Amino acid sequence: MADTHAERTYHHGNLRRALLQAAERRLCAGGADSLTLRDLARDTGVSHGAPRRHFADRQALLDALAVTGFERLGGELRMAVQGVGEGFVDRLRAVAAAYVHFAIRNSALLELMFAGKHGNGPPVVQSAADDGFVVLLEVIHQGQKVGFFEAKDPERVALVLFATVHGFATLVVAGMVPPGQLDDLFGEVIEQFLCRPRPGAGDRREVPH
Amino acid sequence: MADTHAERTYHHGNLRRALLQAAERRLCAGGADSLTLRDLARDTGVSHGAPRRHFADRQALLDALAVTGFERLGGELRMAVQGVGEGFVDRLRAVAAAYVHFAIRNSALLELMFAGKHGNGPPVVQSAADDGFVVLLEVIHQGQKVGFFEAKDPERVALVLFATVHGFATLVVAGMVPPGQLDDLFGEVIEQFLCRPRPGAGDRREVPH
DNA sequence: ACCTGAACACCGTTCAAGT
DNA sequence: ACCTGAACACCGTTCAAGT
Repeated sequence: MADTHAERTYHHGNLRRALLQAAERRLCAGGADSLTLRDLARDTGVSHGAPRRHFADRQALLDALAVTGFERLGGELRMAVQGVGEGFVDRLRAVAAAYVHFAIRNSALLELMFAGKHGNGPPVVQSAADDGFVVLLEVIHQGQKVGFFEAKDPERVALVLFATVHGFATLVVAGMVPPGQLDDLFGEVIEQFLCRPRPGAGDRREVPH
Repeated sequence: MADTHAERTYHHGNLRRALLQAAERRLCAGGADSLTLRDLARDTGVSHGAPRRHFADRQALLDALAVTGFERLGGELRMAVQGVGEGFVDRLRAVAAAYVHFAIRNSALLELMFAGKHGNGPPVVQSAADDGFVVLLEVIHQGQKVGFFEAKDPERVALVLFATVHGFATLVVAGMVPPGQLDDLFGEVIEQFLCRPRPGAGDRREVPH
């Protein structure tokens, strides 16, 4: 919107995009620490001073990477919701699974997205994050409309749910929760959020699978 | 136990501890990225090659830092439990608050502790992490003995609780959840884990404080 | 056993100069 | 408007040499 970084083809032909793509490859391969501007310049076949025209410094490139990360996460969450029925529990389970799935692949990127570091991140990243979580909020909104939660304060419930899902994503990436148990655990989570005896339902979900 | 790094006083007098202390200061001040071996050498008044005798490389120092972090976290959690009554809900609330409190101060250290990076961290760090979370597990064990949870699978409940608390810690550090709302939110969490109508109790916890 | 100091390769950032 | 290439300060790591 602000810039006209469009599709010019000068010496290299939109170097910016090429740099970001190379950066993501390096990020997946070796983590954020091993990501070097000079490497990216070599990967894209330009001199080491060239990236400066597109990113003020290394941190600016990492921020841009975080922005694209939130965009992709948002897209995957939306896909997950669309790929399942209209039932709230199914949707909830789908977004949670998609969230953790994104975290497992792209773990270094997720770390970058939530780095926040000192100044709590530039507004561009914040805005991208908000957009990325829209789907999650939509699902929770549906849940409250359907009357799934005790509707006291839906905002609070949403935050708790968000924290839980994100917490699992973090712990799985850190190797402290085996991914195989996740379906089980999300079942537990949903049971807790459900919190309705529903006397006629008998035992819902005694042993999963 | 393995080494005899005890309290020798050579040229500097246990440089290792001094390096770790300087490292923590730098960590709080500017994050892990700005932590430099050469800076630490300057801070402690030794040559830049000296740290090599105590830490194989920069990552080894960061790992040692993570270990001390888990030790301190464990200590603070234990303190928090001891500083409150024997009631389970009080204890649960206390450890959760202490956990997030530790995360807010020491945010850079927490990031280090859960970095895991690629190889999922050396076993020394893993072991320290286990020790640090012992208190959390003890509290949850108490909860299941008291019959607080539906005791189906206490391990699962414990993991969910852990993920939720850790998730909040992460989100607060990332600036996505205002710390002021935490007491509120933990109330919500405990309500959900409680999951017992208890008809005679009236409205428990309408407005906190 | 522990530390020094020179050396090496590498990095981020800057900036005059080219096209 | 975009890129090059030399320059500068800094870093992690290595290693012979000192005490």
